[in-house]
Amino acid sequence: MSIETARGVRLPRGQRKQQLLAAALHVFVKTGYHAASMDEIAAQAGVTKPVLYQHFGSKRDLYMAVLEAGSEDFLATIRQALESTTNNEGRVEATVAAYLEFVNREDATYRLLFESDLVNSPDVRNTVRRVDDICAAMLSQVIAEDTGLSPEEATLLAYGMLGMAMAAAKYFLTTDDELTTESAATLLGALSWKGISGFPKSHPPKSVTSAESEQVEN
Amino acid sequence: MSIETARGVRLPRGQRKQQLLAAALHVFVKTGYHAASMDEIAAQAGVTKPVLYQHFGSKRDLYMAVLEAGSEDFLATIRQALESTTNNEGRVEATVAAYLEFVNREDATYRLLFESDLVNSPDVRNTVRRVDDICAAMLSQVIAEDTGLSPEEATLLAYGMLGMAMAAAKYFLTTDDELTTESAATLLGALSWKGISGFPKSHPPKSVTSAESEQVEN
DNA sequence: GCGCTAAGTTACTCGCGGGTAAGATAGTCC
DNA sequence: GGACTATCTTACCCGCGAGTAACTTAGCGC
Repeated sequence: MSIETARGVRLPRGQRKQQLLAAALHVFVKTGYHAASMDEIAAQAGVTKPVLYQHFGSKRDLYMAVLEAGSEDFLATIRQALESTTNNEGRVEATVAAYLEFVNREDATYRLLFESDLVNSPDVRNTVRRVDDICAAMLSQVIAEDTGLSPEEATLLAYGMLGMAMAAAKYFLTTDDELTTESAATLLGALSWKGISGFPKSHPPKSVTSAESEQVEN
Repeated sequence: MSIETARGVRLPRGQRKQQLLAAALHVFVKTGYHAASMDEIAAQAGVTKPVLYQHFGSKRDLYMAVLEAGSEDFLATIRQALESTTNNEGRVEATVAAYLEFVNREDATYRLLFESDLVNSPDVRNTVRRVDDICAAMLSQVIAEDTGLSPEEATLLAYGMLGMAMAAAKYFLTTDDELTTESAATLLGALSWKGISGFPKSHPPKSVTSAESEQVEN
């Protein structure tokens, strides 16, 4: 979806709406909800403010629409990861990789879910919470299978693991050491699966770094 | 620090400042930065707006002061956890427990660090980031010791683990199943240390839970 | 008690930005 | 090519809340 149209070009309703959503995503992600103005979003789409109001009732409505779309996007990514294999260890690693990938996406949609500055709105909280709940439910299934823990316990661990993936992904984004995405995913997958004690304390300080292709374990 | 003084009572400068900080913390935590008004904060302290401006140059300054104080608070909690033992496995569990404790605190200061709606301000980002960095640096030390991983790798895992602790703590706060704080900390500590595969798949659905024995599912 | 200063109040200004009324024009159908 | 409608623009309103100027009073020193 292109984000700007040449000034003066008219679009059919449905198409314009999609484009406005894209423009809104761009601006909300860049500035956050509060710093973003409706004028700016409209301008980003090459259009003026009232057009926005012909498609969305209010700034909040617009934000919610963008957020909702982002949520579906994200859920699809995670679902895909979990379904990518029937091996539970593989599922865990794939989920971690999915977070890294999602957070790395050009459009930075992740900011809506993980860094929204509208967390205090019940609507937003609920939506984000719902996404978390769905992911946690899927993952806790996997965990329960492998650990034999009770549902409550498995759920807690699931939330924890998702938080781990998110935090690591965000960190990974802001840093620029020589770790590749793949090795990071492998590493975090291993942490989840085998824990800290699962890493053999054997290498010299500079160990498995990814500059050249080496495998992470042993 | 009491949050409100009887109307009409005058306080010496330093004392008033501390009280204003407490009032601001209360309001910012309750509503977030944007929804909070200077009037409301002043009222919370039993005082009027200009008084606020005699102590803090702007709303942002006030917020930063509150955030800074919260950061120190949090760092102290984590430091204490890491110093509570010389055993690395114990350190990890203590850190997790510290998160749970901090997030459970009555004053909800954690919201400033983990749910700020001012993340888009560079000042705030830097402060929060700095806190994360310090924690991660401390923890990565522990991890590197035990795993022999490179500093970069250990740091990534440290961020991941802190994210895990944070997410789990937040989840724990919003849910009300019969898991106790202690068992949650143990569980998450075990996850970190031994990973998912470290849990013996042996119990019936109801395993380590701490409350009295009742059947959870029909 | 007198007056000086620090502490606090009342009562404003003012810009920003969400939201809207009313008018303009592109495109289409006949 | 005339008229009808959906699309888009110009030009406004108006409330909210950050920030401030000017005034008041408590309380201490003497």
